Amino acid sequence: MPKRVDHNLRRLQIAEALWRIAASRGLEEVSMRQVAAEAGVSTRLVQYYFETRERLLVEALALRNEHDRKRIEGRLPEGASLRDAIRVLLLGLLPLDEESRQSTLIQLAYGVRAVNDPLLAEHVIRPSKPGLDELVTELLAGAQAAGQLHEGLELMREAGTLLALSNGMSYDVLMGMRSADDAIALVDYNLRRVFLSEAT
Amino acid sequence: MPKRVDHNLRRLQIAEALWRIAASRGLEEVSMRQVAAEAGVSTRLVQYYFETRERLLVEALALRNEHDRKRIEGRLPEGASLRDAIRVLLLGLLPLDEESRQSTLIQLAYGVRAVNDPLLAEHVIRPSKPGLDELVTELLAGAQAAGQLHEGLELMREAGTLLALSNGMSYDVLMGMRSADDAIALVDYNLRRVFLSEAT
DNA sequence: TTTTATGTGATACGATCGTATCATAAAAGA
DNA sequence: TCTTTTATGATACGATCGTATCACATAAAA
Repeated sequence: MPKRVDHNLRRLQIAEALWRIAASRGLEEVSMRQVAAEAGVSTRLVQYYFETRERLLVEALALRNEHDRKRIEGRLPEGASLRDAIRVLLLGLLPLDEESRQSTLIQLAYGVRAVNDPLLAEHVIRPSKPGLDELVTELLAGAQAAGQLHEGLELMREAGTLLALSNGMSYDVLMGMRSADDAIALVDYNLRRVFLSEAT
Repeated sequence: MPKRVDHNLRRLQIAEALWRIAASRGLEEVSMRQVAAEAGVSTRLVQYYFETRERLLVEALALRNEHDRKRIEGRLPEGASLRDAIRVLLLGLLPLDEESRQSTLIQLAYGVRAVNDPLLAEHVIRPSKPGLDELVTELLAGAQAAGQLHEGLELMREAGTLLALSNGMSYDVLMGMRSADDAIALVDYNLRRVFLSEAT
């Protein structure tokens, strides 16, 4: 048969164009034509690889979620302490560099839309909520068993607090209402509040 | 002269129509025609009271901010303790009923757009940041002076934590990832963490 | 080399958008 | 009563949108 092109690569190129537009101009500027122009291809090609605009939006998000998952997983150092693992995880939620800023922005833009769009909600909520709460709670339980925590803590609620704190600061950092250093300092303040000592 | 109509009332009616659309279908569905239809007036009328779509968006937000400010101010009971004042303030940030849910949704939708729209940013950031951090910090300082707090707290950081916590949970509650009761319980858990005893 | 499935371009259609224009209804001041 | 200013309706224009259609180039399979 014919030309033999890597479809997955082409789809990724187009999805990346969408990400750039969504992050820099907002989801409402994401049209078939704009995405095509940003990707440097014809509009027909975007139609070819993603039949409809709705599918384009959903599948570009799915690709971004996969992209983010790999990025965060790659961050966790091998022999990290429980405390450092939690810290890396929390800081991973903050828009501290250009790429994570883009991720936060995309996630937020889709999130707002998903509130009244059940189809999108499935793709937004599922990967973001997969059990971060449970994961952090388990990490805290491990630290508690090792005697690294202050006494009298309710681990599930501490986990919820830490995660909601990061999410809340994400928005502030994104809007320029809080500096990145400030956000990191506040994460560390709360880790100090939970863990017994700074040392590993 | 002629018909003599209350312009401010008309503008509010149209703005309210915009709020309903923005909260139920998203800001990208806010068009001059849709707002006019929702308000039950002609498109021309929307043009008459808000010259352009951009002005409509900005001024409807300003009206909503004013609306929210009154609502929150009306909530604080007269002889409330410092702890209750902070609690009311924090819970006021959460989408616990239909009206505050609408406010959160509107604020978030505008916020996302404001990230890449400096004109909007001025109207989104200014009223939301006016010094909530400072206000909560001062309330905490008052409580500390009255001997109501645990020792070793950094008040500014505790204030930042409490506010970011509420903001972070707002998103979760909005998306149905966390129940309202759960969010309230987490606020109270953190208040217990900071204040010495439950009693006033 | 011929065929044929795959990939790409050009273009067209109907809908909706923001905005502008023109006309008119209504009521306060003369 | 007549004029004049305010408020509202009807409608039109150009742009952009999502999507569909038609044509054609290309390279593997025959």
